[in-house]
Amino acid sequence: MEKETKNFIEKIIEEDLRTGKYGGRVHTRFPPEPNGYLHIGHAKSICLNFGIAEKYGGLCNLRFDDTNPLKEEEEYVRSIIEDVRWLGFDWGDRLYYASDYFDRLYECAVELIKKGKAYVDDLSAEEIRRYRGTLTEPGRESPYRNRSVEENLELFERMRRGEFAEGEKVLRAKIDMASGNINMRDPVMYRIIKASHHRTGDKWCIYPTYDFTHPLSDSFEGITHSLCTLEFEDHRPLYDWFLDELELYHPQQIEFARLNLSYTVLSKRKLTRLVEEGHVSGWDDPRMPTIAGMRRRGYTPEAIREFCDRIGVAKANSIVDFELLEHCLREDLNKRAQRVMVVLDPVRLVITNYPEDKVEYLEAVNNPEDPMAGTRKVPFCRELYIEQDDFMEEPPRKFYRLAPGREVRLKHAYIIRCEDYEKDTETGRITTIYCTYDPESRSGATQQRKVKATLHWVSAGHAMDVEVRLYDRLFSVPNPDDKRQCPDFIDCINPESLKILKECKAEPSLKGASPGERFQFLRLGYFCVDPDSTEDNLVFNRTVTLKDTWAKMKEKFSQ
RNA sequence: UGGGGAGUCGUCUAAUGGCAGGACGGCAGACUCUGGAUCUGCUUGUAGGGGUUCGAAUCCUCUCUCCCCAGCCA
Repeated sequence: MEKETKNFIEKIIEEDLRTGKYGGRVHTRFPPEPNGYLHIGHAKSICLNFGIAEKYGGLCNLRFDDTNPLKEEEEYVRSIIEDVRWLGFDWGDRLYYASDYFDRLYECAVELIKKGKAYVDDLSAEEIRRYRGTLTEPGRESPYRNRSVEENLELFERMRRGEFAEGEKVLRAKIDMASGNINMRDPVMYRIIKASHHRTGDKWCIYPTYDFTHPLSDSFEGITHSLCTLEFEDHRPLYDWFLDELELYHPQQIEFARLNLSYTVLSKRKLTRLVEEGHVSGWDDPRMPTIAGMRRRGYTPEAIREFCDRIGVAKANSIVDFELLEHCLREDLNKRAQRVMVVLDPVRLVITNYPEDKVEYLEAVNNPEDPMAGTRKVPFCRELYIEQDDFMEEPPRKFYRLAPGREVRLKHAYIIRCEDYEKDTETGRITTIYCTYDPESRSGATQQRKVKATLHWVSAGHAMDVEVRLYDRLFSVPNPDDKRQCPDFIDCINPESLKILKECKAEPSLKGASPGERFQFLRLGYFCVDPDSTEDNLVFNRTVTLKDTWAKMKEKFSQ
């Protein structure tokens, strides 16, 4: 049993539980804006919020932060619900929308006006910006700042009724134009947007901003711990201010560092650009770090959750090695994926002493890690395919596979010996390898000789042609966000992030595999059936390679 | 030259006054009908300078570096 270590948020919660701060309740929420697809960074937040609720016997709400009709779409709501559910979390009947609170929010705004804590400003966006001051100089008060409560009430009501044009007026909180914290320099609470909203339609033409909406939504829902990312640290005084001024139930905002992953980007803006400029095939392109992309690639929810567990939660910015993600993936897939044999880059191999028309059905273990997975029969005959990579005319030291005069085992079958080979004189490519087999060496036979290597293979007469898409990391540098390395991150896209292989040779048991099914292609990696598959053209996505010490050695030799 | 945060092995993260630990990566070995899996071992770290203390990653102090904020985005 590993010693449990608590992150700083859990420590705060346990302290609150101990002191009875929220009456022993723990209630969190995951509050996405429906303006894009969820990615692995969101998964961290989802696992944190739902995980903490579960750990402390509390609840976690799913709430759409939909206060900006210009950017939000139903399509994103749909995908977010699907993705959170796929990750394995349940919000019961607590699916909420900030737009559900528009009426109450409006009432709260009116109350602040009545208290003299909010005012309607006629300054233009540009003027407001200039009045705001800079990071080092204080701002100036708007000439409209001291309107009477009555006038503010009337103007705000007229804003709601649509009597003003977009940008003509805003409602602002009256706080402190000289504050060192720019968020406190009379932040905008309501702006006029004459667009129809995906849920409220044309009921409203004024929409509350995030800063005003978020604390109140948390409060309305009885959230205890409102977990968000570091960039909102500066907003916490404002979060507190609204709740205090309105004398509402007051949740506690706690900030943590968002996830960064090496060799990828996780900003919505950049992901959107990848999709819109066609650098990837869509939000669910298997190279995308989106949940939808990872799902299509063959990731499991379990692997993603394990990853989120292991990266921890802290307040320091960091970039997690993608190797940790791959480790979690392999660890999970190793336990569950059925093994099959597929030859990606085939070369013909003839067993000269094997009868011309004989076929044997050899028993193959489906998953050595899982005895319950059973066995299957794999056809074996005189003519087979093996990988081009598994044969070398002049093998270097440490190459254990097939070469002239060498012996290897064919997995689940016999030991063979290479007697001869043919090659295309023009391309230098090996066309046929001739071997003899040892009939006494069949798998499972009692007396076994040892050979250095075991190869996967497919019977030529029974093989099924399939398409395989080999995916690699989307970017060729560890940190595509680094402007010094990538002035434009698009230029750091890995040109070899996708390689499509047609006419790969698969063992016949794969026939009828359906989209989403995951397999280990023996010695190669984990693959999953892509939805692009048709009856006669199965398409596999490479989820992740197996760890490959030989590939690593080759790389070192070549350096 | 305002305000808010953060600095611990290559990476992520524990240890809050008492032996700097774990995971990933890397390296070496064992085992293996997957060069997979598994197992074993090894390596490397408290940003810097002062101070308090028997004892400091932890407390005090000065310095350095990095991140966030000037949307009517979230």
